[in-house]
Amino acid sequence: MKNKSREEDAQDRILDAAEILFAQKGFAGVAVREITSAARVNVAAVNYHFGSKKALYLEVFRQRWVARVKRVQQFFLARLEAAEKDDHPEKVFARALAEAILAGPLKEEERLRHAQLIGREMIQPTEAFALVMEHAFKPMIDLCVDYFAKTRPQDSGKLTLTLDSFSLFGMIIYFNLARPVISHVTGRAYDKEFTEQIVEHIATFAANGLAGRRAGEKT
Amino acid sequence: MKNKSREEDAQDRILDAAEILFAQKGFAGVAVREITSAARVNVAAVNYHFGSKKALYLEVFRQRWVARVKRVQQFFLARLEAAEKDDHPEKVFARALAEAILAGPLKEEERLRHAQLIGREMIQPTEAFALVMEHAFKPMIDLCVDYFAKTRPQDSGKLTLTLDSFSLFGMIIYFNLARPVISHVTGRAYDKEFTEQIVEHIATFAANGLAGRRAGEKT
DNA sequence: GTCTATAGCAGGATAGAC
DNA sequence: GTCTATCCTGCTATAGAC
Repeated sequence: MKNKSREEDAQDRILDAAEILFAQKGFAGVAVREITSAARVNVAAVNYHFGSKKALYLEVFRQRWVARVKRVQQFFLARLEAAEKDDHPEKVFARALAEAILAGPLKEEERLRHAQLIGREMIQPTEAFALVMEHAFKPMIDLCVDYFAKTRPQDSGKLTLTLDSFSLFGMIIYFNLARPVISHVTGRAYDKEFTEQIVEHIATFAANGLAGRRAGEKT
Repeated sequence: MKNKSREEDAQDRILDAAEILFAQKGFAGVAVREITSAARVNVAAVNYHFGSKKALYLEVFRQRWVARVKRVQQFFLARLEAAEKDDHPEKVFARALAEAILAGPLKEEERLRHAQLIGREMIQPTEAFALVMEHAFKPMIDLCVDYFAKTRPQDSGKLTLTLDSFSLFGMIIYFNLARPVISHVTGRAYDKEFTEQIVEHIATFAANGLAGRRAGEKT
């Protein structure tokens, strides 16, 4: 058992170091030697445990990224359950989602790494993109579409519901990813207070944006 | 004059090739040899004309990216002038901005490169980020804030106006950058028809989202 | 100004000792 | 399983011929 557990430790340390470095610098910007020295393992360890640098990159998504996005989704569902009483249902939904992503269960550095990794895949999809689509984007968009379909008196059409969902996600992801821009312009750091203001802002904006659909506008 | 113009041609070809490759693969993912062979110049030409690979990257932003974003901004302003009559002013504004960015003066590949370059800088800011802030983001956000301030009956507070502006930008930039995700989920390519639907969707969603502010909600 | 040739170093991957 | 030593290919940058 000692050998086994030591092996897992080494693998875990490599995955941790790799995730941080890939997020910060991108796949091409990181040397295997950087990863192994940050993980305090030998240069050969990456190839021994994972086969290649590329396979390690995919493993980061499989073993780290997907696990994390599931924690965020569970946080979101719990918030949705807990809150669904008085407010407009679409506002509750938007607030829960914004809160889960911007102020949810992830630690600050975790959130940053998570966003950077997925941002890179959005700009330049690799094999990891399919993983992310399947386990993160697609189920969340489906859930969002189903929810909005139920909150509306009349039928809206699948495309409208999907575009509505993307509008909400787009706002949230942008506020998460464009932190340097937003901090620079507003002069405010993403501390607890500012994050709460942003969450509430998104909830209100999205609720009104979505409510417009119910008034019967097309597209 | 012959020497001079041949030199400029070489520099232009290098800048063109560099922009395409940096956009596709990122700074670290591109070799100078790739750029020089795509530009049909000698390997030494990059260092001769620009000093270093890094300096070439910055020059791509200075000479190509900034020029392009100014074309987009002018297109936007022209649309805003031309349309400002009957509709709600905030809807006109949102539609003009979405149209300029998603369906504006840029050719399709240009738009993609433009978005990829800036996306990379958002995730991992380099020295080019300051350039982009100064010449693109900051002036557009300021313009947006000033416009919204004028369209509202009561004062809204600078922070609210800024967050409103970012919400609109966030939606548009997300719809521009997340094309792979959106195409995958909707099953639709970004052709003319779909792009027009998205523009109209953003205009409606944002107009309603912004209108909510005028009803007097805080944050 | 343009090119070839090469310096000088860093990259990923692997063979083989332990 | 782990490590060292090393292969070989790639890189950026530059010196020097033309």
